[in-house]
Amino acid sequence: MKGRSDELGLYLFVQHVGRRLRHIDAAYGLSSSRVSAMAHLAFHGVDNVGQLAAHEGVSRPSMTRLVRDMESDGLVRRSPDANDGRGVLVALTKKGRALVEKIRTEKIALIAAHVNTLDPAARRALRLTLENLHALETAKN
Amino acid sequence: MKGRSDELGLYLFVQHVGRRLRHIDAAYGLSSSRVSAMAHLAFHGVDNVGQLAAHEGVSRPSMTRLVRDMESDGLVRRSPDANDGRGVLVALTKKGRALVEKIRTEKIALIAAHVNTLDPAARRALRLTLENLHALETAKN
DNA sequence: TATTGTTATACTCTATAACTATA
DNA sequence: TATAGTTATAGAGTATAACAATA
Repeated sequence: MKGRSDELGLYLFVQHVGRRLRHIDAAYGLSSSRVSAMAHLAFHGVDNVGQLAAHEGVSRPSMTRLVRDMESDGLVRRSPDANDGRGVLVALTKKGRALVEKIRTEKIALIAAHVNTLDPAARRALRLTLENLHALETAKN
Repeated sequence: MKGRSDELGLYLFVQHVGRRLRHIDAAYGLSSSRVSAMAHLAFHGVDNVGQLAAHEGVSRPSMTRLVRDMESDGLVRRSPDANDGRGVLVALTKKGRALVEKIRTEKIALIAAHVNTLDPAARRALRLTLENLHALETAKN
């Protein structure tokens, strides 16, 4: 490998795996936006429309519509915010939570199919790499 | 770290970095579809509309339109296929190639910003990991 | 007939601007 | 006034169906 190959290899790997992960969203008939918003709710719990929009990097009107459509499909529930009469709180329904967890499980299984075929030395190397990358991420944010 | 943490860590890393790479496409005012199609042309050279559509996972009419719009913006060039009167060959223009290479460079720089802060042991581990993952990919396809 | 590319049309996701209700 | 959410409207990207030209 030449000098810049670490970055190039990681770039190609992220591109390739990222594409396959998005195919899983599509296979469940869900847009990436829906899956992303639902994953956010699964991790952070209840959130209001504006904050959801900010976290997901879309406009508030777009999130209003996304939430409305997901509510129609029984994936999330809207409720008034007791602390702010203007606010609307969004939470996953049981159905929504089950779906997002199923998709996440499938994505992790896809990655596990890669990882599990690595030999022990490579797995140790991967663990060390991820610990370092994770440390960098958390230090930065 | 617990038993399944390797896969989970890799999943979260791919999600996070993938999102940041897509932000770079957006910063250049290009859709992911355009960047992906242009990257394909940069790597594989000239290709016809149908094969481009197949490789990018979109319908042929969608690729017809994508190519037409990119041609309007001077990013690609359409030309008749001498070997098949029905075919249309698509190639990057000089402008298109420069742009796709600039974006790729910026993406790799983003990843390099991570990799370059790893200590030597972690970099060796990353290199080993990527070599193994790459070997798995090429063996599979 | 089968295939390549295109046109016609419609649906989804997104955005900006204008509006309503509450702080 | 400022903010949270919505509605109105428009643009980009995608798909399927129907069509033209060539194999």
